[in-house]
Amino acid sequence: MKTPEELVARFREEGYKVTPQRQLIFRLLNGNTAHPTAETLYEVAAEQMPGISLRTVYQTLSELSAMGEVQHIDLGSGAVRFDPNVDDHHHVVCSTCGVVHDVYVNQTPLQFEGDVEGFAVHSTRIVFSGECAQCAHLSA
Amino acid sequence: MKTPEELVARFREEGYKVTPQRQLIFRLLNGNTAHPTAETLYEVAAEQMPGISLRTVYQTLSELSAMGEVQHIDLGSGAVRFDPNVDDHHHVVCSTCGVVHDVYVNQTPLQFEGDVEGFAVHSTRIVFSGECAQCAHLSA
DNA sequence: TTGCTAGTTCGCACGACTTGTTGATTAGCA
DNA sequence: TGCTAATCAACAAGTCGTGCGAACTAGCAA
Ligand SMILES: [Mn+2]
Ligand SMILES: [Mn+2]
Ligand SMILES: [Zn+2]
Ligand SMILES: [Zn+2]
Repeated sequence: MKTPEELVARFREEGYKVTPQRQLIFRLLNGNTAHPTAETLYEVAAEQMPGISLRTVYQTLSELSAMGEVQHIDLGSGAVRFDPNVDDHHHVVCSTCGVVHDVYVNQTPLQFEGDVEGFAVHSTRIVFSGECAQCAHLSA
Repeated sequence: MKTPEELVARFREEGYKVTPQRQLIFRLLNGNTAHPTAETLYEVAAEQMPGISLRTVYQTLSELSAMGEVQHIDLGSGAVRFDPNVDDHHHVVCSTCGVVHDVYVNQTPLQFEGDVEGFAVHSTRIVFSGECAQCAHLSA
């Protein structure tokens, strides 16, 4: 994702108004590695801006997603998570606590075999599931 | 997944009753490579057994999943898909028509790097997205 | 064969998540 | 300053899946 300042410029260029709500969401996403849901982002936003609506958070995230500034990640466990890291990366997910971390896989593009003649791969998503160090500690 | 006959035996062994509904679902899943949703499986089931309920299809799929006889695959686009193929395999998905095919990746386990000290990987899921041969033909 | 009973089915309601709508109010920006 | 987009609140709707309770039935024992 671009920096909040760059996003402000981009939004203006594309005819979107730069509202305090949008700017707040830009800042909350900037450098955010928590892979938050719309709901959790809303909760943090509401602390700094009481009155901001969940609807607006969803709306702004959709806009950023459409612009390619954030990606949305569906891990199949409840709500979609949003990720300002749009580099080519993948995720590890702790099955116990749900924490999500970025990982980078370098033996790409992956080779595969199967009955898929002529299939053109555009993107590859890898999710590693398991147990994080903290949860391993607690259960020991 | 085991054969329908084997599943009948397993269900009896574990104290589950062998109902016509369950047997039908066993048969519909046997050798099924379509990666159906509960809904699509229900539609096919209802042709052969009018009156079967969607609730029962969900129920039986949950049981089979808990037994490890089917896996459920969340591609992040709508409903969960069910897969009687429980081998270690992955999937390609056509973004245009939604078709899902099995693929096998052999450079596993995958190496990755990131800030994930002590994370114990239990499973890896890979989804290749792109365009299938049929859809490429149609759009050409 | 009959009858019991625990397990099963079914239909409906509800829940979680996300988007749509409408109408009044606010506020960005040319 | 004025046009117009954006926000908000409130509510509805849509999708996917599950909780619940009444009615039913598979399996077993008498
Ligand atoms: Mn990420
Ligand atoms: Mn499969
Ligand atoms: Zn954990
Ligand atoms: Zn296709």
